[in-house]
Amino acid sequence: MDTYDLITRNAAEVVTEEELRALADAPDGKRVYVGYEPSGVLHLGHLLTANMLIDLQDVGFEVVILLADVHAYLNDKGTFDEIQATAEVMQEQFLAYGLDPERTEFVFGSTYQLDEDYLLDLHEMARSTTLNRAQRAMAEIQGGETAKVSHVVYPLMQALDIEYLDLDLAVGGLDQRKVHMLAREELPNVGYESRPAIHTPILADLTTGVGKMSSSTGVTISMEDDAEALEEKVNSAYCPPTRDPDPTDDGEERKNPVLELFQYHVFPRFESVVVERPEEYGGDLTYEDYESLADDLDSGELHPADAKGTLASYLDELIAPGRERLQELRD
RNA sequence: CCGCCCUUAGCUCAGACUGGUAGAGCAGUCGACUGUAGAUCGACUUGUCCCCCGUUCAAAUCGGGGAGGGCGGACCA
Repeated sequence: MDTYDLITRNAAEVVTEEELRALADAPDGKRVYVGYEPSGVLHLGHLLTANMLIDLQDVGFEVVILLADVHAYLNDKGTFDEIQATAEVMQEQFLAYGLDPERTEFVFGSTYQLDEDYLLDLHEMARSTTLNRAQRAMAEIQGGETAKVSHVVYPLMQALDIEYLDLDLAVGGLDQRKVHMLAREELPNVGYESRPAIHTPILADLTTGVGKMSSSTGVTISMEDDAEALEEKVNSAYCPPTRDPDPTDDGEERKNPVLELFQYHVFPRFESVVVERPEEYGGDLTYEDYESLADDLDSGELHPADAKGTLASYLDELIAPGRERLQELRD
């Protein structure tokens, strides 16, 4: 697989392809980042972008992880001390998950976001950005909450971070799309260059296949789930024996979340996937890539129940190191 | 600073006028059926009714005070 195909294999969107191809042609030393609001326990959403970072790291990019303590503070996630303590725990989990400790730079936002030059740039950007625009950029992140002034400052800071961290590329979930678009438009207005971005998809809700998997509602798989919890959660997942589930009666689009997890979480991290199956159902199956597994589920060759059991055990293997690290930190 | 509206189950809300200690939808849980889940049946669970004080035999409901949230007014006129 060539560099470009590898780093975009799980992308929902690349902005823009031309700009990213240029980076892919000479990736050594290029800097890419994802910013995360500190969270005590990583969930699959975090790991999805982490997978992309691992790929980028493998092809030569320098990976920067922004532990966005100031952003979390603006988003009312606790006291500054609490947020920073949480950020430390988060960093440990990323390392346990598989990011190279030698080549991953963790940066606390507060180490530069409170500097005078940053703040003056922020204010300059505030002058050139309309309230409407900033609010729309924040809508996905903010959820149903009433907009506060902090909420419109937040995306402006994300835009500036891309400059101040000296990045060549931004990665984020599709929920970050409007923020990145705002950054691309506003950075030039304050004298900086805009950068390309890659967005991961937002995976579907596990139990319904509709909408997005959310940590606030529904079932979320996280770093602290043990094998038993994973089995339970995966087993309760919506999984019709098809790649393209029918829409709901209300016409909402539906995905097969079990397949999504194979595609975005399992295959990127394993060379091959072995489905252990009793002789009665045809014996073991081995897959080298996602497509063949999805085809088999679609054709009926692979039964959803077998797919689920397999998925749970691979997820367990992915999560185990982080889970153990979390446990150590809590002792 | 002034005015109006809102606060009841995890969520969206009804109930308040005409006091009798609470309901619906959705969600959730459990069975049945499927070698998974869903769908479909069948059963079930859920509450400091925002807080305090008062009136009353009795307050989610009436009166007073307070908290949180939302919206509007102000100048131009």
